[in-house]
Amino acid sequence: MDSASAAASAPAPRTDALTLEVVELIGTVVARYHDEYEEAAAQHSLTGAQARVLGLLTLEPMPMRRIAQKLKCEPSNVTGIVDRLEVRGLVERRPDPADRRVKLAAPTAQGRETARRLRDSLDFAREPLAQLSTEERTVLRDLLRRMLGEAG
Amino acid sequence: MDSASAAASAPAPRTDALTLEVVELIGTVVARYHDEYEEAAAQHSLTGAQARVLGLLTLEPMPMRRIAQKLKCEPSNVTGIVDRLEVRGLVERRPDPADRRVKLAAPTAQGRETARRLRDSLDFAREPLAQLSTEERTVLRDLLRRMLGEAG
DNA sequence: TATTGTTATACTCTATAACTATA
DNA sequence: TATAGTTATAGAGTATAACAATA
Repeated sequence: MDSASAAASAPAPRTDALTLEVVELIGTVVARYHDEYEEAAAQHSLTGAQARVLGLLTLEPMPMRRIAQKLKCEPSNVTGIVDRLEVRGLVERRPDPADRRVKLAAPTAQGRETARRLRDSLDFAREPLAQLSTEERTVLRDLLRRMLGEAG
Repeated sequence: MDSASAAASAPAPRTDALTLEVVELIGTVVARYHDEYEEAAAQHSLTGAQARVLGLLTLEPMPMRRIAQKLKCEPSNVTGIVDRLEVRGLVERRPDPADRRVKLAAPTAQGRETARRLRDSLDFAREPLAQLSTEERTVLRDLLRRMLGEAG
């Protein structure tokens, strides 16, 4: 069934009670996850955006432009976020040997340590998931994978 | 086992690969949900916060103070958000007959219509969940319920 | 010419503190 | 006196446009 005929004739999936409830539950998960993330960041005197950039750079140093792509924001915003992380000694800008226009942002030792403690303080993994058995977590993983289309 | 001894001796649940993957998948869901919500809001020239308040008031008119509690922000912020919704004719402030200090924020007819179109443009319910059968959605619902501790 | 990062500007969201009008 | 809402202020994130250095 193509999307046009589905929209025209069939009842949309979102209108059934089961789908609506799942969407609402996902909304609750999203809200809780977001709140916990902001709270964990605040405990280290970081904003959510600063924590996200620091976590990103801990995986791999990258050009300012690429950070903006990851954050889905304009490159001009990244300048300020990295500025504030740099002032606090958590991140540094390095020249890119291959292209002198590019600046590579990389975490300092202190930045990596802060990122590590930040990850540890995210209780989201423990609290709600601890209530599920290994088998149930496997089922949940597979359902989420399929929901997200395997690609992630 | 109390939390102190758990932290000191037992391996934390978050360290196993399965839990980490589920957490990462949830993170992906959260990011996608958030992006879609912001995009849908922007299509109606609303910010995320404005869209959330409008959606909230569509369920039930409420005092400014209560909006702040729902948004988990300071009451002073709500003044500005409702101001901007009111200028655009989407929301209005009404006196509370029972307490003259209170102002009840309520959506206008146009506000309700905008909120309705906003809900319809949220594809999150259709796209990812459409890939799951009714049975699978039921399993997902039950797992999310248990994860969130039944209370929601 | 095109691209990278930055600056300048303006708007929104946010918290804090002080103010007003009610209770 | 306590509470509801507002105002004033300052910091942070955001997009847009214009700029310098480099490709």
